[in-house]
Amino acid sequence: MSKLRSAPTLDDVAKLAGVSTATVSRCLNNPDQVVKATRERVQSAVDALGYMPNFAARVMAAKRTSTIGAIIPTMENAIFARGLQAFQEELHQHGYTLLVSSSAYNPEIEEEQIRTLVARGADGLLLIGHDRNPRIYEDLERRSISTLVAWSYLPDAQIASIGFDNRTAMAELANRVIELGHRKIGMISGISAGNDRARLRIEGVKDAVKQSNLSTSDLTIVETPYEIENGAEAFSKMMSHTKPPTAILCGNDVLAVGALHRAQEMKLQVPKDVSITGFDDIELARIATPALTTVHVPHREMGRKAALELVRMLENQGTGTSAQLATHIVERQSLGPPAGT
Amino acid sequence: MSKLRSAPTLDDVAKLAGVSTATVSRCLNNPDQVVKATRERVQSAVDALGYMPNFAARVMAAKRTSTIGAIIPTMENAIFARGLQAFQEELHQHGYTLLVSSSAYNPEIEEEQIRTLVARGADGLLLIGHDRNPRIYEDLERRSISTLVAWSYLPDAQIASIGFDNRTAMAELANRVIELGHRKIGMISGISAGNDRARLRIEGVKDAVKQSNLSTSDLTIVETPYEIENGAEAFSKMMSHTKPPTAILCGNDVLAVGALHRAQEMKLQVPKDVSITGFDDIELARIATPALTTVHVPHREMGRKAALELVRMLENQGTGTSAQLATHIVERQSLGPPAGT
DNA sequence: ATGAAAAATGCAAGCGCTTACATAACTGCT
DNA sequence: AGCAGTTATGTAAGCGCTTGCATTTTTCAT
Repeated sequence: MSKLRSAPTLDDVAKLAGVSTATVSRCLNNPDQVVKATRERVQSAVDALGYMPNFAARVMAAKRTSTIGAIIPTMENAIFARGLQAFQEELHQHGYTLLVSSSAYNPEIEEEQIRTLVARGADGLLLIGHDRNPRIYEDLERRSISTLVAWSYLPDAQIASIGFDNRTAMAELANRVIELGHRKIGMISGISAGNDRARLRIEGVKDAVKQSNLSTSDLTIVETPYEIENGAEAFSKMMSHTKPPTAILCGNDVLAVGALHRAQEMKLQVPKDVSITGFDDIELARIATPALTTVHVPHREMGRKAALELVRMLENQGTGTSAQLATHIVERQSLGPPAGT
Repeated sequence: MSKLRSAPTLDDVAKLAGVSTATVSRCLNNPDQVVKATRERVQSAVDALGYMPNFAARVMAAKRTSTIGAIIPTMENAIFARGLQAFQEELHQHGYTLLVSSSAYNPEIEEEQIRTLVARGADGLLLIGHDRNPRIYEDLERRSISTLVAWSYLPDAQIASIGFDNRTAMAELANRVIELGHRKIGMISGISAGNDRARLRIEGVKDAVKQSNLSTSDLTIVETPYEIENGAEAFSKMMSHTKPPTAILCGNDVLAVGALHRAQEMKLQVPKDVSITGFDDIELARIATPALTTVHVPHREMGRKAALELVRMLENQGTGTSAQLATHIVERQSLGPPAGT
C-alpha cells in the first residue's frame, strides 16, 4: 500500500479507474460529458478510495470558489440568524456555499473579516448596512467581487442594497407614539457611528418629533451598544430625570427587552407608567412581558432576495439592483397612551 | 498598465520590489528572515498594488489551512453563539481561523457539512455531542483531521471531549425538584435521537426519579424540537392531563421559555401553580418572567478550553485529552414547592 | 462498407503560492 | 586582505485540480 495516511488525489482515482485525470474531473463536474460505463468505473474508484476533491486545488484551477461571504455584526442575537438562514438556503439551491463571520459591530474587525473572506476567494459578499470606509468598496470593485448590502435600503448608495427604509420605518412608529399623546419621548439607540441603520432610526424619530411641532428638548437620545444589559442601564438613567419620558423608543428589540426588564425591576408598569417599543420583531419581542410593540422586518424575505440578487450578479457579471422591502408596525402590549389620558 | 481588473499576484509584487517571489513570501510569513531594507521595499510594493495573498494557492503550497471548522446544531438560538465566540477568540490568538456551519439538528446535513469543511481543508474540527455515524470518525481519522467534541463529556468515547456531564447535571436539578416536594413530574425534552445531550438529560431525570422511589408513572416525558413554540405546545398538552405534573423540567431554556409563556397565557402562576425549569442558563433565562431556574453551563470556558485543546492537538500531532467542566444549578423564581405545601 | 460529423477521452499547461536547496552577500576575525 | 561562518536572497519544483485543444472512438447517413 502506498502513501498511507494521505488523502487520495484525482490521480489515484484516475489510475485505479484506468482513465485520465481529465475524465475523472469531468465525471465529477460535468457527468453528462462522460459515457455511462466510464462514469461508473470512475465512481467505484472514487468510492473505493474514499476520494474527496481538494477544494484549494479546485479553486486554483477553476478560478471560482462558488462561495459567498457574509459579515454580520453579531451572532449573539437572533436578529441576523433568521435572515442569514434564508440567505444560505437560497444560495445552496443555486450551488453556492456561504461563509459567515461576525464583526462585533467593530469597523476594523469588519474590514479584516472582509479581507479574510476575499483572500479565501469569496466570489461575492453580503454586507450589513452602508457605512464603511469607501476604500473597501474600491478594493472590492477592483477585484470585481460582487457585493450587496442588506438590512438597509439606500437607493442612491454606491452599492446595491436589499433592505428597508430604516428612517421611515422608525418615523412611522414614532408618529404612532406621538399620536397616542406622548409628549416627552426618549430614545435608546444603538451606537450610530459607522452604523447607518442606527443613525437613520434616530433620524426617523427626529423627523416625527419635528413634524408634530414638539420641541427638540422633548426628545432625549442615548446611544449604547446593542446588549440587553445596556438597554436596562440606559432605561434607568433615562427614568431618573426629573421629568422622565412617558414613552421610550428603542433602537432594537434587544435594547427594548433590557428596558422592559429594568422597568419591571423598578416596579414601573408598562405601558401604564411608561411605554416601550422595539425594532426588528424577533421572537423575543413576542415572548417578552408585556409583549413588545415593535417594527416588523421581513428578515427571511430579505435574506432570500439578497441571495437571488447576488447570484444574478455573479452569473450575469451585472451590477446589482436595489430593492426595497416593506416593514410594518406590530402593535402589542408595551405601547399605550401616557398616564392620565 | 497590464492586466487591468485582475488581482495582483506575488509575482507582481516581486517584480515591482525587484526581488524574487521567495523573498516576498518570506516577508509575509517569516519577516525576520528578511533584512529590514528589503522588507520595507516589499511592503511598499504590497501597499502600492493592494496585494492580498491568494488563500487557495497558499493552502496548496503549504498544505495547511490554519483553519478550524465547527458544526453546530443551530445559529437560531444563543446557546452555541457565546461558546463559539470564545472558541473563535482563542483560536484567533493562536493564528487559526474559524469556519462555522449549522446542521439544523439533522444528522445528514451535519455529515454533509463535515465533508464540506474537510474538503475546504479544515485542519481540525469541533463537533457538538458524540452521537453520529461511526464511519464519520473513521474518515476523519484516515485523513488525520484532529477532531474534538464539545457540550458533552464522555470519558470513554472514541473522541476526546470538552464538556460537562449532562446526565448528572440534570439529575441534580431533578433531585432538587423532588426535594421541594414535587411528586408528579413532567419533562419536555429535545429530540433525543442522534443527540446524546438530550438523551442523557432524560436519563438524568429518570435517575433522580428512580432514586427517590417515585414510580415511573409519575414521570411524563415528551420530546419535541428545540423551539419556543414547541415548548409552549408541549406544555399545554402536558397540563391538559387529568393529573398534570406540578413541576416541568425542560431540556433547555428555549423550551422552558416557551412553556413559561404558555403558562402565562393559560393564566397559570409559575411557580405557584406549576414549576418550570430550564437548562443552559442563556440570557433569556434571566430575562424571562418569572426568571428561570436552570442549570448553568460554562459556555465561554468550554469554548476557550476546546480551542486550546484543539490547537494543542494540531501542533503536537497528539490525540486529544478530555476535560470535564462543572455545571451548577441557578435558582431563580420559576421553581418553588408544589401548591398546598 | 465508408467517410464526415459528433462524442468521448487524453494531453499538458497552468492557477499563485511555499520551501528545500543553491548561491550570493555580508560579518568579524586573524 | 582573506577566509570561514553566518545571513540574505534566488531558483525552481511541485501542491491537486480544470480546461482548451488534440486525438481517438463512435455514430449515422449514404
